[in-house]
Amino acid sequence: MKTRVIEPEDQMALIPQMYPGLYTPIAPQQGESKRRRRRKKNKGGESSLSGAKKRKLSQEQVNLLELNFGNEHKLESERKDRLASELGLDPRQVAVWFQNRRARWKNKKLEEEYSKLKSVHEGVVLEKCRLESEVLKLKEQLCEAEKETQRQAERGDGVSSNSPSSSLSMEAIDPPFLGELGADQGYEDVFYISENSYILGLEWMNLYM
DNA sequence: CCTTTGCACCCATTACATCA
DNA sequence: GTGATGTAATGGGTGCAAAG
Repeated sequence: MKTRVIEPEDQMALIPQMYPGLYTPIAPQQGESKRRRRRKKNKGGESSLSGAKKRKLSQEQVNLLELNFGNEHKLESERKDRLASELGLDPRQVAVWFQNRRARWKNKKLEEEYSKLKSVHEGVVLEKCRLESEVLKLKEQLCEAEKETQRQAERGDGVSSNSPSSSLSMEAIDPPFLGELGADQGYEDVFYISENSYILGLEWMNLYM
């Protein structure tokens, strides 16, 4: 019979395949819920595992199983049989232990991934706030600059009042305005948006304002 | 080509043990 | 005694490869 052997380095790459539900959660549809048949209580009855009511594994058994799991999460039948005889367990028990252990491992990974994503998200939200206040500050600076230009034009001190730039408004500002406004804090890279995508960029920002 | 068969696996769930 | 939690075990479903 065949045994599926999966190299350790392939394991992470195979996770979506190994755990399809993890990446494509299947939500049971209303009404057509594929409920599984309930198992009847087996009070002292026969067990499929040789009838013995042997449950908790000893610490020693668990240690060896953990050791093996650490080396390789999958279990080829040869290794399963060897482990089983080493531990004095049914091979089926070893397989079940590995199955449950993989499930626990997967849950742990999910939790880790969740908290990682959560902290990344928190960082992004923080950065968004910072950028928003930066935008406000720059808008105020722009306003002041416009007022100053206006004042100078009214005094008639050499600046042509017909200059297109004198009618500069908040809406019509040239895209790469940050560099012009003394944004020497190094935000240019963060903020630079090409002319073509400028409007889209603003719309995107408005989504979060 | 198919269909069937056997196996390993995942998943959801149950059953039971242990502990606060 | 009891509810919460952890884990061993079960049953159904699926994919895959070999055999018929």
